[in-house]
Amino acid sequence: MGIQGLLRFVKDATEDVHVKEYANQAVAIDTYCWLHKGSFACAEKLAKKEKTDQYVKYCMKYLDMLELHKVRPILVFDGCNLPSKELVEHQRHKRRKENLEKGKQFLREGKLNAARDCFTKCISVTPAMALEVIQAARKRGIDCIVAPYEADAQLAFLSKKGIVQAVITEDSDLLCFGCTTVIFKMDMLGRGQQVKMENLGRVKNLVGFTPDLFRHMCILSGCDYLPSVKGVGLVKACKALKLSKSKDAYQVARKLHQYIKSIGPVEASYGANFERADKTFLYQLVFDPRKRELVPLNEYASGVNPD
DNA sequence: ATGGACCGTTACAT
DNA sequence: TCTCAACGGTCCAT
Ligand SMILES: [Mn+2]
Repeated sequence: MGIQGLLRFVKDATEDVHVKEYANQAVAIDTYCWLHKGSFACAEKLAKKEKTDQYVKYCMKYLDMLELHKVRPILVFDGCNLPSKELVEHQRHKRRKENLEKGKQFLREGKLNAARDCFTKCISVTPAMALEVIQAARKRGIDCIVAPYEADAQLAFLSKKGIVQAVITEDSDLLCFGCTTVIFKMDMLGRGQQVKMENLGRVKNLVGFTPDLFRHMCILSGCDYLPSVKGVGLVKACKALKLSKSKDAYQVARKLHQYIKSIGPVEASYGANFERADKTFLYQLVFDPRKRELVPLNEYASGVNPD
């Protein structure tokens, strides 16, 4: 789900970019985005479980383009899923299953277009598909990293440590994770839209916001790890934090109604859940390719128990 | 008028 | 065995 409306919210900090600006530098790829887009080209074959390498070719086309511009990519993949979005996952699983059955029925009735329409709605990218892309990429000498958990955190680690100069994705969460530079909507020609953390102040409402404050705003507005309090989105979350003036964010969350007129007192568990969500953004485990070991995305603050 | 919730559509590429 | 998220529209509450 990402952060609802975040890209629109940071529009004034967004600029057109061409990936050739990263010539002779490294960028990290949220490869799932390519895999997912590439899967539409062969949705029918995937639904029928026919063998196809069209999604691999689609990813290779992107790699060709980056190579042409002398950009060095590091492909990042998801590992284990965090058990935090079960409800949404269940709904998606159901939707895919229904569309697969409907598609097969249309096929039996000879309604080819209707069938194809259903098949595009039951696309599921499997670890096996990711593995094929990994093997094809490694064959051409391109580095791949399978994150221990979410690719998001892994991409942010590479960005924050300066191992890459930009992250290429479609997911606004990457800003919340603290990436220094993110490129969204990059097409096959290498054109995309760039958001730099250091430019967030170009958004009127975000003048003076630190990455920590920005992350807290995102969490209050609703994120994958914690739904928002009913009636609270980015704008109200932003105003609340401005009003609270650098007070401890965890206390602000617990007493959110003091900062947002239109809501009542939050549920008793909200404060602790906010804290847990924040720590998931801060301390999720990632792979450090230099030390070759698992480390938290950020070093634990002194005196903080990350549980 | 504004912000937020919710819904359906888009993607690929012939 | 089984990973999406952004966008644009409408409707509703404030
Ligand atoms: Mn995400």
